[in-house]
Formats: sequence, C-alpha cells, structure tokens
Amino acid sequence: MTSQEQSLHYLQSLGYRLTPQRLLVLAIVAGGAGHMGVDEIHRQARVAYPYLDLATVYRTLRLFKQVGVVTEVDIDNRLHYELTAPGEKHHHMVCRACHRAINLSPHYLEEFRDTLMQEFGFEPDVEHFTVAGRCLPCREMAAAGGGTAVEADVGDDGEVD
Amino acid sequence: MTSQEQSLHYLQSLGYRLTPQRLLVLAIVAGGAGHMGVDEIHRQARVAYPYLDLATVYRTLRLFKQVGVVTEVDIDNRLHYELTAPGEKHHHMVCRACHRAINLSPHYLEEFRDTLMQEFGFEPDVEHFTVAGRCLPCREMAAAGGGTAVEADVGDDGEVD
DNA sequence: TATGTTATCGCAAACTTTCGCAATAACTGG
DNA sequence: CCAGTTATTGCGAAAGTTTGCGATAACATA
Repeated sequence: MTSQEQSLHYLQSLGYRLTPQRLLVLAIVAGGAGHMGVDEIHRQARVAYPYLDLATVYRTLRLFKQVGVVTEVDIDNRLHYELTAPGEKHHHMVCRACHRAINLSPHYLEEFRDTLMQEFGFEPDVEHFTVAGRCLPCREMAAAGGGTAVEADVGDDGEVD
Repeated sequence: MTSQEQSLHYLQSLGYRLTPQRLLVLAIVAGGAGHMGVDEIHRQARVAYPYLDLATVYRTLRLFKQVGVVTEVDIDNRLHYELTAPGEKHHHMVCRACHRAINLSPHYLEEFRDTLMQEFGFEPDVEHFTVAGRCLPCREMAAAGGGTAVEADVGDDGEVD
C-alpha cells in the first residue's frame, strides 16, 4: 500500500468521503517536487478534470493539512503545499528576501515546545512550523550592497531608505 | 516627550513624512487596549477623519511595523496591531480555538534564534514572532468534550468530527 | 441493488490585503 | 513665505482566499 493509499484510507477512517477531486489533488501534490502553489495545483488538476473549482482545491488542501496529509508553507504571503513525509517531517525557514524555503529538522523545536507546554500549558502547533527570516546568501548579498540572492523579483519595501 | 512623539520623530528622521493620517492611526493604536484589527482601527479613525481610506490604514500600519513602531499579530488569518512597547517587547502565542493571544517573553526565543544562526546562517525574524497552538483552557475544554474556552464564535472546522 | 442521509462540489459573491495611478500635500531650498 | 520635488493619499480594481447555498454524489443500510 503506497503512502497515498494510506492517506486515503486514513481520510476515510475519519469519516471523510473519497471523491475524485480529492484523489486528484492528492496525486498532484504527491507527484510535484517540493512545495506547490495552489494555483499550480489547480492548473495541473484541471488538465485531468476541467470542472474542478479553485475553491474545492483550497478546501481540499485545507482538509489535507488538517489531517496531516500535506504540509502548508506560507511563501511570500501565498499558500504552498507539499506532501507530509512521515518520518522525514521537517519545518521551514522562509527567506523574506528570496522567498526560498529551507528545511528544518524538528529536533530544533522540541525544546522550545516543551518549554511552552511546561510554562504556560500552551501546546504549540509544531506539526508544521515556519520561521521567516533572511538566509545566508541573501544576508551576504545585502552586506555587499546588493539585492537578492536569487535575481528574480526583488520584492517591495523600496519606500524611502 | 511621550512615546508617541518619539515614534513620530523617529519616522521623520528616517525620511518619512508626518501626515495627519499617520498621526491618527498611531493615536488610535496607542489608545486601544491590546491588539486591534485593521477594520476596527479604520472604523475608529473614520470618526475623526471620514475620508481615510482602508488602503491607507494598511499602508500606514505596514510602515509602522517596518520601522518597529507597532507589532503585527496574525489572529485567525486577520492582521492585528499593537503598539510596540519598547523594553517590554514580547511575542505571541495565538490559540487556534479561541483566537486569544498570549504574550511570550523574548527570552524563550533567544536560544532558538542562536541555534538557527549558528547552524544555518539563517537569521530569523524575531522582532516579532507568533506561534499558533492551543491554550490551556481550550485544551481542557476539548478534553472534557466541549467547545471553546471563550463561548463566542466557535469558528469553523465543523466538518465531520 | 435501491434508498436515504449528508458531506462535498461548483458557482457566485464576500472578504482581506495589495497595487497602480493621478491628484495632493509635506518637506526642502531659496 | 513661495515654488519645486516627490512621498503619500484616495480611489478603483486586482489578487488570493474563504464562505453561503442549492444541487450532486458518496457512503451506509436494508
């Protein structure tokens, strides 16, 4: 049984229905390499099933995320999803300059989580976790007086300076 | 010189202009107790100056955040702002059940930040930081089989269960 | 296999946040 | 105090995401 089939079984066991839309979205996220934007998922899904609505894609991904099948990553204010790799779970550091996502092993968060639980009784969602910041290449670029490590969209911010 | 006046001076020293809109938004955020939603800020501001546009409120708050005058908190997918209390800086734990925000002293994050810097050269934004999760009251409620600690809007999620 | 229940879908519209642009007003230097 | 420069505003509209609702289809039961 593939991990996709496992996920589907799991959904069913929770009382959710197996619809072609859900199968499709799952297959596409599973087939993609790395985080996929919602729009990209929608576009690919439409090839197989042109009636699929964007709202359904959003709802499906939200559900998948909720049950842990996919992981949501916020990249530059846009939602992205990737298959949750069981056993290889990881978090993300997203650079606010070049918008690249770097994986982060969960072990870096365990201590933090424990502290919050003990001190406040607050149970953080460390299912998945994203930290924004600036990656090394971008910081070096900035120090050298340049722009972004990935020369694509420089982003905004250019107010006064 | 009040801390509001200091903020305004600071803005000016950075080359930003002092406009009535900015004064107004600052005054309102300063006057409010705790995190305020953008809409609430806008509504209050309109009382004094009915022409004030929502987009301006957003832009103003973004600027304030950028220079550190206010702190942005994401509560249930909506932006909220509060005055940055210098010297009393804190982060937030936002409960995904009752949507309340609990303050978190920065000291809990220092170690985490240092680790990321050393291991990856990634400089996390710990200017302000928000962790989602479930607060103690809500977890107890859930364990007892109930809903939300704050009996107000139960939120969504009610899929199957 | 036929039937009932209700989760899910597609569609349209709302909501939150951002953006482009022309007009305005805040600061600068004379 | 006046004129020039340009950051900022208001407005309209777009982008991304969510929601309400009636119609449909997935699952359970017989």
